[in-house]
Amino acid sequence: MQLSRTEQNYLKAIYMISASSVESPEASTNAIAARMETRPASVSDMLRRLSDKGLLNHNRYRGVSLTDHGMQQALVIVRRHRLWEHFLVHSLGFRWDEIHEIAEELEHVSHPELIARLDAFLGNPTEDPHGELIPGAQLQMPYRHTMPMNALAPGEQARVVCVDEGSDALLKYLDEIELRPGIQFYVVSVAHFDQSMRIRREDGTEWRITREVTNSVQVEQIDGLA
Amino acid sequence: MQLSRTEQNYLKAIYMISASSVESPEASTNAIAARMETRPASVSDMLRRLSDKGLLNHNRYRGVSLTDHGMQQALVIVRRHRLWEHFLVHSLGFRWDEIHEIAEELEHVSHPELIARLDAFLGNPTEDPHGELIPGAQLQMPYRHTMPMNALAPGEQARVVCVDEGSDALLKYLDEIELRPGIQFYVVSVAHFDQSMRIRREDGTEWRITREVTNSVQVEQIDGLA
DNA sequence: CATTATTTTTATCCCCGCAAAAATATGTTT
DNA sequence: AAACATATTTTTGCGGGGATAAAAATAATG
Repeated sequence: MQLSRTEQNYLKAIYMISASSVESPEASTNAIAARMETRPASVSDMLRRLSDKGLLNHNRYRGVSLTDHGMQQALVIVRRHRLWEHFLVHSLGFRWDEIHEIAEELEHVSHPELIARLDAFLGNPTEDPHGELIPGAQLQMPYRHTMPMNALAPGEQARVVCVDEGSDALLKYLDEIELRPGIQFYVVSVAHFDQSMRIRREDGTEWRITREVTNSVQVEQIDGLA
Repeated sequence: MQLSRTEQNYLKAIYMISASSVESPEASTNAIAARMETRPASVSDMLRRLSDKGLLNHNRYRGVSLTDHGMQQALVIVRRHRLWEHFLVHSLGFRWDEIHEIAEELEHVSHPELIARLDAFLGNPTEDPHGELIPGAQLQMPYRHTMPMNALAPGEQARVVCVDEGSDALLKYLDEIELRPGIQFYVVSVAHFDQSMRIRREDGTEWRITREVTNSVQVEQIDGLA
């Protein structure tokens, strides 16, 4: 069964919402509408259709979650999106804040052999330019333990794992302050009044990071020391 | 004014039909319907809309031709299509008979910077894998004098310029007999009853080519000699 | 002029979007 | 617990894009 472009977009949005909240895999109509910049009425209608197709579990008035089949479909799209993002940055030289919109188009080009060859051409990458995992050819998605940067306490050390690709402006800023996946840092202090965070990096530079930024960066804590 | 995917497909089909017949740039409703595998009723409806948008000159019951604006739009799509075909063959290693359908999807991804960078990444190619010219960034399309292979007479020499990408099976066959752009040959004879052509190549090999094939290959004559 | 081929119109359908209204869930107050 | 207020979701009705078959209109041809 071939999915329309719009249906694919819905599945991806639902996947993203489910993946971003650890506790519950349920996505609400309003959350989907907000992410897709459409009206809840349209969402509600589409949820019914996707349920009828066996892609969603739908608790009326509660929310939806992906069925196994829906999850497979969503991961196919995520895989394509992230492979193309890798291509755009590493082959074509785009900055990571320029690629989201383009990849949103490319991800809908559906030819298994194309994606297989693109994957090989890129050297079978495991992460996209934002540090997000790229599902493998069998759509396997390894678990990775991360926490939002804003959950760190003073004195703790951490490494940036991935950053939210939602806002191009934020990505541009992160690039400027060189807060990229792999960067390690030490939390000097956290301001009480606005939760802004002062961090020190290995090269000794210090930055003050606002809450808006720490909300959008996922890190893994480094138990060890320097 | 942003064109829908379907509108883009119509413009490209009309461009292709116009470009393939030297004498008249008019495309008929039936010809468009046949090429796009849709019904004449749908075509007729769309022709009216594209005319309203100033992309076509429409002589009711006679046919359509592209306006300057329509031609620009069509060339943008052709440029994208052929650049992607180049990428699929030279970067991803596809055979030339596998790429048409994929490029039909990729051609609709519309981001000027993407195409500019892809063009540079590929080394600003001037021809696609079938030998067709790729319109430049300013959509310039140089004139090239070619003739169908079936117009050659015995004793004449010619070079293959480009081949019709319409049939994947034909392309596969052309690849097997190594009748690719750039190949030079000599016409040994032409059979009266079916116009099949016997050719000899520089390496001495001889082949009998059916009319169906010579119809789909464009050549340039070599006045000179061997 | 009559026949045939082609094109256009008309009516209808599906996909997917929206606003407005109805239905349901949630939270607060008594 | 019952009643109310608020937030969320769903239903309903509708509109645009694009496809179709059937019918009507027009062009081409003998």
